[in-house]
Amino acid sequence: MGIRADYVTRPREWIASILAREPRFLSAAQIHQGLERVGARVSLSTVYRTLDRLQAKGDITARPDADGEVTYMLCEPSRHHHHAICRACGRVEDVDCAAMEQFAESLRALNGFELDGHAIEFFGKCGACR
Amino acid sequence: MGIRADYVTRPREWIASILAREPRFLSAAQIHQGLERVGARVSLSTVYRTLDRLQAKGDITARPDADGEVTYMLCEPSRHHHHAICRACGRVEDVDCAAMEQFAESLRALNGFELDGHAIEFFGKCGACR
DNA sequence: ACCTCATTTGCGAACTATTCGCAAAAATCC
DNA sequence: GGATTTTTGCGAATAGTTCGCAAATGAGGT
Repeated sequence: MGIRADYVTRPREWIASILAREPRFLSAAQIHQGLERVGARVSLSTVYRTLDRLQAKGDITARPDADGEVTYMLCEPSRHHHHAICRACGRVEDVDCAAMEQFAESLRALNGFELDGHAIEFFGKCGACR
Repeated sequence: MGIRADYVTRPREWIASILAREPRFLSAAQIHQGLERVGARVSLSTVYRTLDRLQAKGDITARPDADGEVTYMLCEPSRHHHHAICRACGRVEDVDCAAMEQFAESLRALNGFELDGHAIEFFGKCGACR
């Protein structure tokens, strides 16, 4: 049955390079615009399909923004960490904080709640934007 | 100019009662279905408008779910707290943890990052679902 | 380089969630 | 109850995302 190959194509390389070049959560539309700006014409459908694929592979993290529009960013899922997001420029900095992990662990017994995951996001202004 | 009154109407009461009865994040569509199930016929438009209004008043919290669909829950914004969300039933329990606040505060100097807010969500199984 | 075949792409249509405009209905106040 | 303002319902419009299918492209063998 379905032998599933994994072709290397221009659109996929282009999309990956857009994602690789900025530490920000980008919407499909923003990525599409970024591609146009570089002269790479790729359909929006392909952008969406490629993002789905990258997410399935675990190469990117998806996150609906405040308005519900889904945004994506390159992000190693293996190393567990959290994000600090600049309210001004959107730059995302990784926060790899052992103490925080430890703290989250200590909440397992919380309210009879069997904790199996958590998400933490910090907001503020990054060094450059202050 | 626009004297802005604030009428008390059936639809608004019904919608509020739907929200009041369950400690879960509900989408506009789910609220609309809940209304139908109770025999209250209210248009989806009104559900959206009422939710916008409640959010503006600060009575409810909005949160896009994993798929980007926006969900709403009654939630006092005054008392700062976080949420523990059951993966099985969606029940939300408030986590009012002073120690966590304190911890978040201690991160203000993080990476030259001027911290002005944060969001924390815990996931797991609530007591009833275990 | 060429052929074959599976995979991927682009396009436009379809879908879903949400918003908007406007006339009819309901709430408030006197 | 009547006048006035707000709210509602409806259907159309919009925005983000998904889907179907024919044409284009990548991979591998010759």
